[in-house]
Amino acid sequence: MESMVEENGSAVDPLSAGSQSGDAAPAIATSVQSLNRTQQQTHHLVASTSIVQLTLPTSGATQVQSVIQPNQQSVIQTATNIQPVAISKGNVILVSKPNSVIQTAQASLQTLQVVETGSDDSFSDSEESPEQRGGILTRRPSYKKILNDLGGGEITVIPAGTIQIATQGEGVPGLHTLTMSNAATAGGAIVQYAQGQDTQFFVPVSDNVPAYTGHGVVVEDAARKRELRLLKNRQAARECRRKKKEYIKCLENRVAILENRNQTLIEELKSLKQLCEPKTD
DNA sequence: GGGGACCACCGTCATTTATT
DNA sequence: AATAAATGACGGTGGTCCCC
Repeated sequence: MESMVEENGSAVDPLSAGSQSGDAAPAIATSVQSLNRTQQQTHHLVASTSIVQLTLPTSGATQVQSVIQPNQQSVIQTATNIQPVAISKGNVILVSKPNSVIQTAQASLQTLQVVETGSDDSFSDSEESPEQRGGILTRRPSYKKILNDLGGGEITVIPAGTIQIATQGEGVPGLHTLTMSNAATAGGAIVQYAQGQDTQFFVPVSDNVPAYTGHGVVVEDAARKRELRLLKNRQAARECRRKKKEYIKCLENRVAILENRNQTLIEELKSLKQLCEPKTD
């Protein structure tokens, strides 16, 4: 089981999501590598990122705690950093992770409440079995939709020519800082982005400012539009990959928790069987 | 050191989905 | 319906590891 939650692990998905076309497309919870390489479709794998409430079996509290031990990084880690996790006696998990697919409405703070019940409705979320969907294969909702469903998917659009500075206090992990310079850059501005690897990118001028240069205006305009489209798509692809990786980690996390819970139940069943066995001596 | 296998990441295109 | 955004698919590149 540990291999399942290892960073970049190549665990087989026990959730066994079906593929859309019925061919040999692998399930989604394989490694990111296989995600990049295979023809897999994530259709029909309805997002389960609405896990904001973890329900533990009564006897499994200590076991499940082990699932979120800091040394099992991938269980609680995201693509960018290890999330600080505080577990109090009151079974509240606080996860600081901005821009998270599994983020809640409270900006950068996730609160996962662990409720001790014996219910088998644990981890109930938007995921339905194919039977529940009447066997109809549906495309998995977009990550944006997942975010919106969680109430944390607010996307800020910065109008052209303005600079937005986000201040959330000093030292807030994951705080994004944008610095824009318009000076002497033909047709656009350089934007510095303070988080992640892509620290700098080029932003062309707005579309409603035509690049009149005399000859070939139409051609240039078309080329410029194409450049803008490519730029936007490049950034969208980056963001999409980031979200996807986070989504995969979320699923892996869920698998780990379910595996652990399964083990707990097995142990519990064993002990109950022993209790029920007639004594032989 | 050279070469192959594997992995991670990227950019682009095509298509799907969401928004206006 | 038109447009924008999101995402799957594909091919390319660079890094690392291992074998010869």
